[in-house]
Amino acid sequence: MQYFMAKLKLHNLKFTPRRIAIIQLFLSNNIFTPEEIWNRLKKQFKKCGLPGVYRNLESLVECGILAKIHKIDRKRYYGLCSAKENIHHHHIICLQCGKVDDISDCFFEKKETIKGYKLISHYIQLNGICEGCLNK
Amino acid sequence: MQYFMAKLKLHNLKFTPRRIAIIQLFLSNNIFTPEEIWNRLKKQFKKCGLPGVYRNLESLVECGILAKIHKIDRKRYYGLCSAKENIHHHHIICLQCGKVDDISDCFFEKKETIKGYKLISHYIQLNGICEGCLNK
DNA sequence: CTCCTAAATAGAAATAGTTTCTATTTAATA
DNA sequence: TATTAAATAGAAACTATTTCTATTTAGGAG
Ligand SMILES: [Mn+2]
Ligand SMILES: [Mn+2]
Ligand SMILES: [Zn+2]
Ligand SMILES: [Zn+2]
Repeated sequence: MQYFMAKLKLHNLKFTPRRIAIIQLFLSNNIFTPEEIWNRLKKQFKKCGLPGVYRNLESLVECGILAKIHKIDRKRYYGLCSAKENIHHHHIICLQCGKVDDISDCFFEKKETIKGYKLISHYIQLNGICEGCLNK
Repeated sequence: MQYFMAKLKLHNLKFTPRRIAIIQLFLSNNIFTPEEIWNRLKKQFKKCGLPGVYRNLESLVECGILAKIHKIDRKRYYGLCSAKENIHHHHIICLQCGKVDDISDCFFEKKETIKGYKLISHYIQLNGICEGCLNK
């Protein structure tokens, strides 16, 4: 928790009860939608607004604690990002349990141009079944 | 156009005026949102519904004529997919003019496992500036 | 510890993008 | 030409997300 507190401080973000609770939910290494987070928070806090959850999730992404995860449905997903500081990396998601892991080898990181295009950015996401789920 | 007609036929989809017009818009090699397509179609057809545009764009993806493109905003984007049949590939988009090109080398295509995960699927999208825009 | 202020919050309302529904029309085949 | 599945418009519904306003709170300064 000290680790997260430091990251928040670095970005002038306060260490609030809501944020502590949200981070704790993500410590399971699962991915969640804003609404899923909200449903869980409502059990802990008698007052709890959905817009606040949205804002918090974005704040936590900004300071590198969470990562956005993409799925085919129209919802947003977030997962814990355990990579050190500003290291370029991508994520692999377990389609069964929602576990997230960092993938740090990236073929495109050093590439400057491809097919005549000057490369500006790229998005990669891998989906699979994690070791834990495979051994069940 | 014969080419597209054949692709549609293969999927039991009709070669309608709406679809012809939509394909023609994409022949510029640009990416468009459903609403952008709708705005252009409204100039050609006095009656033209947005739900129909949504349905058509999805149909055209299903039969391999269009590809879904992802951006950070909440909108859907589509672009012409010029790859032959079911060849595994990804896309690179010009951030300036919206041009789309196919990228066929894929590091992950043959990979079976990564970090203990059994790989099921992956999503890659490259963003850059195309040759045309660079030379302006 | 007390005061101060920027940051965080809830709740209501608004918005934007997308989907569903129903009745009508049309493309493609026989 | 007749038939029929597919396509369509338009209205309404829906869902995820954002904006707005007033109130509260975390964390630093004194
Ligand atoms: Mn990460
Ligand atoms: Mn393509
Ligand atoms: Zn990368
Ligand atoms: Zn690939």
